[in-house]
Amino acid sequence: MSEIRVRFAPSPTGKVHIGNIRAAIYNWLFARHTGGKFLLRVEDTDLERSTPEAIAVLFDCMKWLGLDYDEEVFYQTKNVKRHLEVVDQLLASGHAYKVEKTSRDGKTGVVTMFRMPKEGVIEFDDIVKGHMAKKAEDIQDFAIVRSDGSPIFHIANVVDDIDQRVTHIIRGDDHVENTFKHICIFRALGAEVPKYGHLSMIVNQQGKPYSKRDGAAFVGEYREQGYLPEALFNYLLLLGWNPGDDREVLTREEMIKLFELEKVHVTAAMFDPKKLAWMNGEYIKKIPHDEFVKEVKSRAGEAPAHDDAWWSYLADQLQVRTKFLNDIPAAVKCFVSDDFEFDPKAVEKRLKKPGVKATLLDLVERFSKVEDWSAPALEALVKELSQGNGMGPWVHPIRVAVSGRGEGIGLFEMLQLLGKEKTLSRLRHAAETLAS
RNA sequence: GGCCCCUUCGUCUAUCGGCUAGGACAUCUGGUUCUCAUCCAGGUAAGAGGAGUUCGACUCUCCUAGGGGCUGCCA
Repeated sequence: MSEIRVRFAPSPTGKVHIGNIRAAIYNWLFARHTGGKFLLRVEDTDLERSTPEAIAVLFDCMKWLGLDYDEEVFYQTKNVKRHLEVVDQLLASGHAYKVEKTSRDGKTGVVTMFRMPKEGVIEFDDIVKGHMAKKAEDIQDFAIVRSDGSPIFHIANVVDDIDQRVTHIIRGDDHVENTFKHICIFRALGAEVPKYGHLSMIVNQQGKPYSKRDGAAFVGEYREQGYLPEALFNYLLLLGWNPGDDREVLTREEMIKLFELEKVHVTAAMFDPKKLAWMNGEYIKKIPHDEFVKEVKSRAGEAPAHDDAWWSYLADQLQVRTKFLNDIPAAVKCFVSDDFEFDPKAVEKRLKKPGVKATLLDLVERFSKVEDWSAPALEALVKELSQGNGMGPWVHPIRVAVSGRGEGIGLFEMLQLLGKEKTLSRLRHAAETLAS
C-alpha cells in the first residue's frame, strides 16, 4: 500500500469558515494518525477574491490552529495548463465534447462538456457515509471548460488530485454529488480513483447550515474574541467524532492517536457556542501559570509598575475565572487604573443603602490602622467585625467601592493587590460620592 | 419535481441484538465560599411514527413523516 496523502483545498476568500476548517482538522488528524502526508492546495482560480491578503489570512488561520502541512503549497492557478491538456486528452478520447450553450446570465459561447456514461451504476464506499450508489443516467453531462477557455472546478480538482497523488479525499458533504462525476473523470483518464470521506455540515439552531448570520462563522473571529486555538480545535473535532469513551478534552497527541475517520458521524452537527465557551475555560485553566501571567500583562494595557509577585498573584486569582482572554482587560482594569467604571446596578444594590456611607467611613478608620496589609490579616479583621454573623454587610460595599463591580476575584486578595493607600482613598471617595 | 443522504435527552454524543439507555454542555437543587468563578454532591431530560424479523430491537429490514444536500459556463 502506498503512502497516504490527503489534502485541504480551500479557495482563499479571506474568511475561513469553521465548517471548512473542521474538514482541515479531520484531514490533518487522519494524515498524522496514519503517518501520511497532509497537503495544502490553494484553489485560487477566482482571481478577484483570491488576493495575496486572503491567502495570507488562510495561512495565518492554519498556523494559529497548529495545522502544519507537508510539502510545498500547491496553487491551482499554476496548473491550468495541465488542466487544459487533460481536457484535450478527454476530447480526443471522446469523453468530452464541445457545444454551444447559453448561460443563465444570457451569454452564449462554446463550452467543453464531460460526457457521462449513459448506463450503469456509479458507486463508491464512502469512509464516513458508507456505500453510495447512483445511476449514471441520473447525472447529466457537465461543463469542464468555460467559453472563455478557463477550466472549471470539476476538471481542475480531479487533475490536481491526480498530480498531487492524493489517496483520500476528505471534504464537505456538499460534494457528494460531485463525487459521482469526479469518479467518472478519474476513470476516463485511467487514473486510480481515490477513497472518499464526506463530512456532514455544521448547522445552526434551526438546523440550517451555520453561516455568519448565526454568530462567528469564521476562524478569525474566534481568535479576535479570545478563544484559544486548542479549544476551537478540540470543540470542532468533537462535532462529529469522539474517541469512543467519555473523554472530551484531549491533548493533540491523544487526538492523533485516537482519531479514526471510520468513526466520524454522518449526521449534521449543531454548533453550540455554550459548550465551546466551556471548553475554552477548560483550556484557559490549563495554561501554564507563567504563560497566563504574560497573557494578563499584555492585556492589561498601560499599567503602573508592579513586581512579578504582584502580577503572579493577580493572574492566579484570575485564571480560574476567565472564560475568554478578552475578558481580562475589564477584569484587571481596576487594578491598573483609577479610571474604571462603576456598574450602576452594583452601586444601586450595594452602595445606595442606608448606613453604607457610615460603614465605609468606619472601615476607612479601621483599615488605616492596619499595618500588615495582607489578605489573611484583612479577612481576619472583617471577620472580627462581623462577629461570626456573616461578612456580607461589609464585603459587598467594599467590593463595589474599590472595584466598581459586583463580582471578581476574592475581596481580600483584591485589597491586598490594590494596596492600603488605594483602598483607603477609594473607600473614602465612594463613601462621599456614591454611598448613602 | 428528480436524485442522494440523515433521524437517541434542549445540544454534542455512548450503545457494534440483552438497557435499570451512559457521559459531557446547558439547566435546576444542595454543599464549600466574601461576590463571581472554581470544586464537590445530586435532579429533570432521549431512541420521529408504524409494520416486520427475533426468545429479545435504540440497534437488522421495509413503509411513512420530518430534516438536509445536490440538481450552474460557483466551488
